Amino acid sequence: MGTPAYIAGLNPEQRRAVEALDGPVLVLAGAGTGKTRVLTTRIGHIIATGRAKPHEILAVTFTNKAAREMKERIAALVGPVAEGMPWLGTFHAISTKILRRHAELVGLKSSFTILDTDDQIRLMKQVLQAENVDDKRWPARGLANQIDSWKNRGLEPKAVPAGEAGAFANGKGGVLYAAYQARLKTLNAADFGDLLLETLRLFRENPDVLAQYQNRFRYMLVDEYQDTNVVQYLWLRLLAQGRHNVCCVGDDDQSIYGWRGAEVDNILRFEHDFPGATVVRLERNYRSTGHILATAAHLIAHNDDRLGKTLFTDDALGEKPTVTGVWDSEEEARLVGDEIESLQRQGQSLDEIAILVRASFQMREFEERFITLGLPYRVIGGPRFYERLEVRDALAYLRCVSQPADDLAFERIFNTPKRGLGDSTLQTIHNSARALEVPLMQAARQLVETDELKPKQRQTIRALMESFTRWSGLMETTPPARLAETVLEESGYTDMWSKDRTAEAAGRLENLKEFVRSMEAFPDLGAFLDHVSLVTDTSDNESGEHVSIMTLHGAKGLEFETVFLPGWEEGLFPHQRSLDENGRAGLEEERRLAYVGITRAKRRAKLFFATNRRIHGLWQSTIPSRFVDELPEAHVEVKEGAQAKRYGAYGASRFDRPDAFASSYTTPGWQRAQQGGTARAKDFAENRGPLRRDSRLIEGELVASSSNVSGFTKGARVFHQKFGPGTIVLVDGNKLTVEFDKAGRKMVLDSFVQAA
DNA sequence: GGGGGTAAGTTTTTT
DNA sequence: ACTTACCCCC
Repeated sequence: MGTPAYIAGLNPEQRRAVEALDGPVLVLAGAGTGKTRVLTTRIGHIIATGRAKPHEILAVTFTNKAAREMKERIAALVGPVAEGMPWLGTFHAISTKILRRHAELVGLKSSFTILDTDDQIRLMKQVLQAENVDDKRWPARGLANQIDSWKNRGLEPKAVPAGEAGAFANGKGGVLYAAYQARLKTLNAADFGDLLLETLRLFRENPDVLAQYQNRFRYMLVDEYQDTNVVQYLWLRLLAQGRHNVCCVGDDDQSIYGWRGAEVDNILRFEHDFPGATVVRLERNYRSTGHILATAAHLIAHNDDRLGKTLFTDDALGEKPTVTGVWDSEEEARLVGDEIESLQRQGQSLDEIAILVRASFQMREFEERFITLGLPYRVIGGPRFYERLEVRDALAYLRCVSQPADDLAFERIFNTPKRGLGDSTLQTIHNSARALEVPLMQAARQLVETDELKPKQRQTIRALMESFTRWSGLMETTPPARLAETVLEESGYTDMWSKDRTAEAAGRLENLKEFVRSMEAFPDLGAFLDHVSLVTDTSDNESGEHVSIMTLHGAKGLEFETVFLPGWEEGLFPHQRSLDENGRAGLEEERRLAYVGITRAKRRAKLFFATNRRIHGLWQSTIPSRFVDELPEAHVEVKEGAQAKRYGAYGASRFDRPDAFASSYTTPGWQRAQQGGTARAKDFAENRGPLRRDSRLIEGELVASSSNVSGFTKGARVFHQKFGPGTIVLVDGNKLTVEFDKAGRKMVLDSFVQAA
């Protein structure tokens, strides 16, 4: 028996990652090194060698899209056996499956509802009201976020550190968290965080259940391990204590979800957490040409907290990434549009072109420009289908039908469409429900038998309740799509939009039709509702070549021939908030985001920064991102937009000067490198790891030359065209921080101001 | 219950 | 600048 064909095509490292089946394995897979291939081949290998049956393999991904893709690729590899992989899915989907089987052990019924963010906040508002907390001063959203982050960290109410629990609403944070959890249980509901946290609790409190899953999962695989949070880690570790065959694949340099609880530490600590782990590094890049790879590698080398990989390629050097300074975001969009048209003329497919932005507000300008040009584009990851108002209303109706205890859903639709029921009626039902300790709908049924409600309302509610009884009765016999149609028709919901003459109404009706259509594939209502809660991706398999516009976050895992990276300006990228809230860690995450952006490009990466950008409606003068300074001169080509040239005096001009790239020890970039060094030494002193200073000795960067060092000094009075008079509070090379008399503190290039 | 006025909050996003 | 949520009054 020779080497199976699926292995023969792998490089030695990939092969090692596939064949190291026993014990824990960490695969550090750099961008474009064949990560998914390794994962799928490994699963195929496990199945092909008979090490485990498909249903004995646990494979976890972060997105449904990744799960689907993996399923397809495994099927291509080992054939339809792979369809029997019931445990390939997202953390949340797998947890839901487990939780439904053992719901009663955590105080839920197996039919529990999954609440989304919106439901969470509405529920939280009720909790705050019940606990007499002023939700003006202590917004529900804030506490909901806080609870989310506690859940991400695996903390049940009783485990939250007192200091943190006390920080909200004068010390009531912990009480409110507990009250919120209690409300979830009475509603027979779980929020996203619960899906994981309650599964963890299930495992911890029921060793027999845990053992059952530990035995079942002979092999475990985790994709994007750098994005796991604490609960996910704990969840995984419990399961892995069974057979120890856990393989995690990830790239610390692509960890960009710290803001929602991901712990880069999980991947940095893997060898410690899973003793005896085999570590495989995949460093051979198959995606990008040389200059692009060198640029990305050079940039990411500025980060301290990384395991350190050196990507290499045998590919040609190819085109250098370009950096273009433009006057404002309008020119940026125009230039990008022009370049795309020119690429198109050269025969490049629009499908191979993407614009990756830091924040979604940047998208609009490109959309407008592309509409003008008649250039087909698609915004990826816009507002989600299931988050639309009309779809959420329709869902609420179905939730009431399938789950009569779903108070949140009932409140949403009880007067939609308008049927003459208001706050006072709802209040009466609420009071009654609380007194009887039953769900709202049940209370309503009992209320209509009394005189507590005014006759008109009583009649309306009676009719509504009779409808729900009828609809629920249909559940057994009617396919979900047909049932939904009936409910939306008979409730008058469809009618409401037909009568509506506003511009959106037609689209909403269209969405409702699409909604009903999407139900056709589901055997029963419950299955559909689960799907909706857990799956948020929009069907983007529409035809027609198009440019993709998306956020950098949305681009992870994708690749394009040409990638446009606009908006490389301080404050936007790195984002100010990231710096303010998370300091150096925040900066490093932003830098990883930049790295992700550049490494999406196969042949062309085109960066832009504008001198002026409108943010929240106000024009702000901006300075180039420090990440621009951190690019390697030898691998990058600097260009300039026409308008920026014309307005050269206004600032984007530092690249005009012949010596603009002369290295200098007084440049901002160099100074920052020095500061980085200091931070390193401190880490070393605290024994936080090996000193890797040498990797940080970074030369030949795109920093401004010494001739650009400002002639201004701290304390000097200056005048700015836009912001008026002000006083310099900080000088950093040619960048000045000025406290303007009227406009407040801003950072500007020295060429923008004159001595006053 | 609906309409109009005001105030606040606007990074990234999955599940 | 713009949206969205909430409040108050009709």
